[in-house]
Amino acid sequence: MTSSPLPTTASACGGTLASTPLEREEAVELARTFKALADPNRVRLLSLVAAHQGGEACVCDITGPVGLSQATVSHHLKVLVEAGLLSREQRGTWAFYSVVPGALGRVARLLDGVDGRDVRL
Amino acid sequence: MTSSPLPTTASACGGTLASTPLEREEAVELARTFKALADPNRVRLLSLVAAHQGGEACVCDITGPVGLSQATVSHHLKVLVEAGLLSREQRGTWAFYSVVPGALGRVARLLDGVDGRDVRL
DNA sequence: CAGATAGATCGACGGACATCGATGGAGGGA
DNA sequence: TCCCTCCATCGATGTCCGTCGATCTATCTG
Repeated sequence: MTSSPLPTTASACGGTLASTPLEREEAVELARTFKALADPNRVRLLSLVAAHQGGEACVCDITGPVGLSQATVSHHLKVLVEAGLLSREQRGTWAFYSVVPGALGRVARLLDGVDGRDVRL
Repeated sequence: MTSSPLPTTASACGGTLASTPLEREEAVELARTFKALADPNRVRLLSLVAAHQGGEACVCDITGPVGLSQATVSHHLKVLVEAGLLSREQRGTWAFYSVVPGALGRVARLLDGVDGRDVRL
């Protein structure tokens, strides 16, 4: 498998970063997700897709706004898909991308656990 | 300023990734935070500090468990501090690091906003 | 079938980054 | 004062990654 879904290990449950030190494998998976978000253009791409009409967008919709070549946009979208943050659906000549429901929320809950003791909610 | 605190732009408020496409500058700041978390060893380091006695740890406490040279650990901790995720306090010969309260929670809330429409809570 | 369009893949290049050993500097103890 | 510990910084090195132009593939249209 080339694509690695979101971390579902100790992360998905209640035990978060603060409770017990992460094992190497868990840290690798978590970092894989963060790495996908560690580029300004990818963050922007993600936000463009999320904010686009109907929650989905094809490459040609966002190549302009983001100001990158088509090849580069295609590359970034692939990275986001492989990280499990976007999903891709081919419809005719177009490839439509949309945000995977719950994917970012899962990461968010993990992060919240780290300083959850004083943040609460 | 060498250290960039956490993104407080459109992020801090209610407006999140999904509402309106992020501007270039916001995306850069957000990605800066994610970049700090985009390394397995840094994630592990963060979790080790968070889970350590009293919520703080000195370099010598975590160099062993993480299996890296002292120089590398020092480097990673610096990155986390500059990202506003850890804070550093010098006490005598030791440098104590602790997780900045609310820092990760802020990022978490941002992420939650993206697919908040169907994830809820 | 021919042409046009959408997008993925390839190959190359330059810059960023993780890692380490060695060095430096600041405290603390004898 | 001498030395030992803790840790930051430096310089070097190898690897990863963002970017682009060019190319290849598939689909739709006439």
